[in-house]
Amino acid sequence: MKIATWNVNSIRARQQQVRDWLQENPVDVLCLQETKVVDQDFPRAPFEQLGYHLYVSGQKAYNGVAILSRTPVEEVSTGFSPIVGDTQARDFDQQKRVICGTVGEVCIVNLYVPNGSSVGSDKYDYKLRWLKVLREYLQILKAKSPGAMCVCGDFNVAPENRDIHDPSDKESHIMASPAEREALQEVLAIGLADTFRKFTSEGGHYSWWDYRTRAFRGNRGWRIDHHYLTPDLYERATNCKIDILPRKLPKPSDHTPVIVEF
Amino acid sequence: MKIATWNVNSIRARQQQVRDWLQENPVDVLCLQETKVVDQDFPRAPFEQLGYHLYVSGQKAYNGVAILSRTPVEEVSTGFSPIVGDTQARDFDQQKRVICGTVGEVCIVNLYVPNGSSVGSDKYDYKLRWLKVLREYLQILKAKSPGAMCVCGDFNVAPENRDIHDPSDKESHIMASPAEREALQEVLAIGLADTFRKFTSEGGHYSWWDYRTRAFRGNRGWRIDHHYLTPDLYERATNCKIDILPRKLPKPSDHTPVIVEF
DNA sequence: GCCAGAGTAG
DNA sequence: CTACTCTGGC
Repeated sequence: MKIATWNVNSIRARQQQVRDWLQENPVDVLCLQETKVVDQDFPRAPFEQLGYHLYVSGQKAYNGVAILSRTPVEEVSTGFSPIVGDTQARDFDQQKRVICGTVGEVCIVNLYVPNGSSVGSDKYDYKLRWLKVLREYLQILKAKSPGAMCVCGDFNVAPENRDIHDPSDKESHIMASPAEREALQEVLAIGLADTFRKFTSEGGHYSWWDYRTRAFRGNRGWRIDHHYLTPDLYERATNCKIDILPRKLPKPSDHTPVIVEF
Repeated sequence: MKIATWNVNSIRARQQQVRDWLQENPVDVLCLQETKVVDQDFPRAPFEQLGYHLYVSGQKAYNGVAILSRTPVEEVSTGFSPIVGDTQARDFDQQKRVICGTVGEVCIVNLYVPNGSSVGSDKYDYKLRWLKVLREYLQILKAKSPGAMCVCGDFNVAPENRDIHDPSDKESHIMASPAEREALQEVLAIGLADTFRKFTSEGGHYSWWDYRTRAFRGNRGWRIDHHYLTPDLYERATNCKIDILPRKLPKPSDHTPVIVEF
């Protein structure tokens, strides 16, 4: 089974690129982030024509997640509150950043973690609080679902220094600050492991390059899109690769797909 | 001598198409409307390289007119106020819609008449008042210049029913309402004649097709781009043609060029 | 800086 | 439908 994650930075702007990529890479499941479209306007037909079932949770202009799957997805739910159920979770669900469902015996969670803007900002605080709720959410989901879990998406956190082109002076940089790295580690402590690092130890592998400053040309990137697996699944994983080709196209997303296989 | 008029709907978006067209159609003078660029940012070099002198009067985002000429243009002036000189004219000149100059013994006036939005609107009122000032402007210009006159551009008025694909129910439609047609006729009454109609009497010839509703595909167009000539010049005119080829290109202007020859 | 979307105009 | 500005995210 192949599961890919890709922050497409608008599904309407990237429709053709995502279609082309799926034809070259007929993964079983594709998790999208930053679809930037309300559910009603999501371009479903182009992907249904390629044989995918679609499950979307979007909003106007910002955020938005979607799962595309070759087989129907069971028990689909969107947002934190159907699982966590409190009013805090309901507040967070105003931003469409979470969708999950079960394919076969695997529970797939597709996330778009808040970016956080800059360390110390209100949005940074929101990101840290969001990650706390995420931990709760995943813990409950894990207890509920007996099988394996794949938690993937755009985490907006580079877990280690080897996940950044130039780690110097990045302690106070968003996506690399100690507090968010620790918040991510507390999420993973429920029993999730970084699949990319099962296969690749060295640095220089990234999934996001800033549109500014010709970051892609100089490979000044960040590895912030991840697949986290529960132990059984992690053991069964046979591959985890970043496909940088879509980032080379004209008018690309600033992220590129990451694919796990097990 | 060949004089063309073309509403290009942004010279920056249409630069290559206008260049290509000029190489195929090396007219003596090309009058452009809706250049949509301030004079400082007008792409002069690409047209100078083709051997044209440029005279521009533009603004940010909207309107804007330009004259391109193989030979230098004398006595260039922009707006109503240098000719008409009152405060009302100065108000109208905030929108860049008028440029004129002399080539040989011909006074060429290049106009972008206000669209008027919809009959009865504030913009419609503005259009009617603008046409009144235009009449004054042309009258003074005619008295000043002893020679011939060519008044061309986007008039945003279809003078007769044969200038519209489907004239039914168009009495209350912008560009065909009685008041604007009458206002145009009062302008022409100073002694100007519609050159296209010297050569072609039947309907079905248009210079503008709405981007919406696939109007071009069905030839549901309007003839709103005109060359009006003073009597001598009208007599000497040997041809007046609409070139629909540019409207067939990908990403076209909604207007296509009209060329007069005398 | 380089993208999006929203709004505006035609 | 196509262009523009503006705003805002990253």
